[in-house]
Amino acid sequence: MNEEEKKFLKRVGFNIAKQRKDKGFSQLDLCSIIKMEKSNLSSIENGRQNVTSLTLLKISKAIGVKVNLFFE
Amino acid sequence: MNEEEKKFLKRVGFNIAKQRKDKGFSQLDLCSIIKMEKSNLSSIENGRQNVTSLTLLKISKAIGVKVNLFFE
DNA sequence: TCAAAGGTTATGATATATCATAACCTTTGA
DNA sequence: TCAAAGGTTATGATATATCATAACCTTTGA
Repeated sequence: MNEEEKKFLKRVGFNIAKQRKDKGFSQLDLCSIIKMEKSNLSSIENGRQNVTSLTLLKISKAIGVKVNLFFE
Repeated sequence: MNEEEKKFLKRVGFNIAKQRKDKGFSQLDLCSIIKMEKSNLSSIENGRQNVTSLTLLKISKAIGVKVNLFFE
């Protein structure tokens, strides 16, 4: 994974965390709604993991934002 | 995978194919640029595969569009 | 027409996302 | 302060994205 890709995943993770907090959800809240491991969500929000489309869909539905916002 | 998720992947795949064609790339062109198997790209464009963020980044860079467009 | 380019489907291998669990660190509110 | 809530990191298991290859189907332009 090159630097640009690392940056990209960090940005996506940051955006997910921002939207989640703005909507008033803790990681634990969100994980229990979408049945995801909290270790996993942490990795995604910190840009350590290459999150898949379906996981983005689940998160976006749970917190009520468009998937688009994760790629701003 | 539920129906909504299937629909979502089909939409993402359709959008990728549309942007690719609009920009004048064949599947083979795009695959050779990003070093992806054509079987793979076909699966993604047909919504049979849960494409990852990094693959979306690679595609978007190669054809010169924003990742956002794949989630419209 | 039909050959070439483009795309699909199948199969087995490999890499990695996610699960499951646990220990630990950090933040926050009383 | 400090206990509880929230978040991070590590490890091994499982599911699946992607690779590699091949055969085949579809579209298109001469």
